[in-house]
Amino acid sequence: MAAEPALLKSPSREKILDAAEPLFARQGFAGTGLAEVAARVGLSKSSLFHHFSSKAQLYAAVVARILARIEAPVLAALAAPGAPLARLERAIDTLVDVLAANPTFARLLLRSLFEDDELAGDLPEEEEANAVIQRLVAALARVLDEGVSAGVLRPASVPHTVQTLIGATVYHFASGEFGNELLGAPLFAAAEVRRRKHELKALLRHGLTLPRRTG
Amino acid sequence: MAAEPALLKSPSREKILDAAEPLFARQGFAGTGLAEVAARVGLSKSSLFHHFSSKAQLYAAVVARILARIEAPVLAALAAPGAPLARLERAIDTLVDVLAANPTFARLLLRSLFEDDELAGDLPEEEEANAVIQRLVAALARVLDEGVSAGVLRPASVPHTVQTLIGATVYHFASGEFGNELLGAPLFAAAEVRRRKHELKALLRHGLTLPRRTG
DNA sequence: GTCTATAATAGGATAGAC
DNA sequence: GTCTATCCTATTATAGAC
Repeated sequence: MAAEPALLKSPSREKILDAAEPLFARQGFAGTGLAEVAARVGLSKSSLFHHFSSKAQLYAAVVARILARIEAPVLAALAAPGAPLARLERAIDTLVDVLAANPTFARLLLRSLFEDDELAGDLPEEEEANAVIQRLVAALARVLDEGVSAGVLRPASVPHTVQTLIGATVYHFASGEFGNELLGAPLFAAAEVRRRKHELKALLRHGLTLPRRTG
Repeated sequence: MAAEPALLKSPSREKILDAAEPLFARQGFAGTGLAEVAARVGLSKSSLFHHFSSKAQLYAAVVARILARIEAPVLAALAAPGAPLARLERAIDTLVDVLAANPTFARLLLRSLFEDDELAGDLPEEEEANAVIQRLVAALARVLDEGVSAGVLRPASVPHTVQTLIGATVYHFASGEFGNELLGAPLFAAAEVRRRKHELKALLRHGLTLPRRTG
């Protein structure tokens, strides 16, 4: 079912992206030198320019590839049959699974929000990334709206709810050493990932207060 | 009531911090050059080294100053008399107010979580910043624990709840252009700040689902 | 498609005059 | 406490051989 990707792929291109991804995630755009990337791939610095016209384009390609890997499963979870709340919770499970399985993703996504100053914004990879984000937000907003219409969700502000969900998922897995120390266990440990999903869904269902007794 | 600060203050020092803060917030540690900082203060690059022994120390001092400005009001809100939920909500209001009044704060705090790789971690400013964070987290955890003990809060994981609260506040105000476009209004506009507080407290109280009817 | 060599610049940091 | 001048390194990117 996977169609042809919009942006060209080649084996060396992918290897460069693989090498650059963790570096950009840890050190950011400005903090990562192309020499370090080249050394990891086992190429010379100059060879990188044969595959990417600039450092900015390489960075944008890394971000675009991450978003492409997030879009499909999350959109599928949101589009699956079921009640709005169930679809929302499945989408959260899915997103958490993807972020937990790829420790570079959350950090790079969060960084890319901050570092859009340093990028021109007119590269095709950037435009594709923005399109993915728009589709994800739109699909999420649709499910939230549907839940409100169906009378199962509070009429909360959809944009603010989206922000809270991003913070609760992306920020969490991007929080690095701080998060590890806070939890007293690695953020990406299986048990903590399970707990994150559980806590997040419980918060969405019940809030932080104890359920009111009906009797 | 304000005691002597632990780290020396001088007029020029503060001016340099004022100039560096928005630059580090927008462009990060690696992305900000000392020449740019110096130009903003109206000093030469070399003069900066008379006040800070390195770029890393300047950065750490900026972060430490921000945390010092957050600690007092938030701790006061958490320590004020009242029920745990009320104190928690007042602390959230206070934190949101501080972040909203200082647009550089959220971004720099989030960045500082990512960029602790680039910092040695042994500067006095870094240790002071870590101590502030520890005190804030501990005070927040105490209120949450108290609420659970009193039977008014669900027995949710305290560390995960702390993470969610940070994401919902700090990430939100750090989200920049993405957040602006999502909300359809500036993140820092008074109306959106008010709404953020309201949405966040409603989520904590009720979750995302509609309140169950008691009749 | 990869390499060496090089350009051209900007980076943080130091020395020493005033 | 601020300056000019300088050092050394790293940076992105290009030119051109193979």
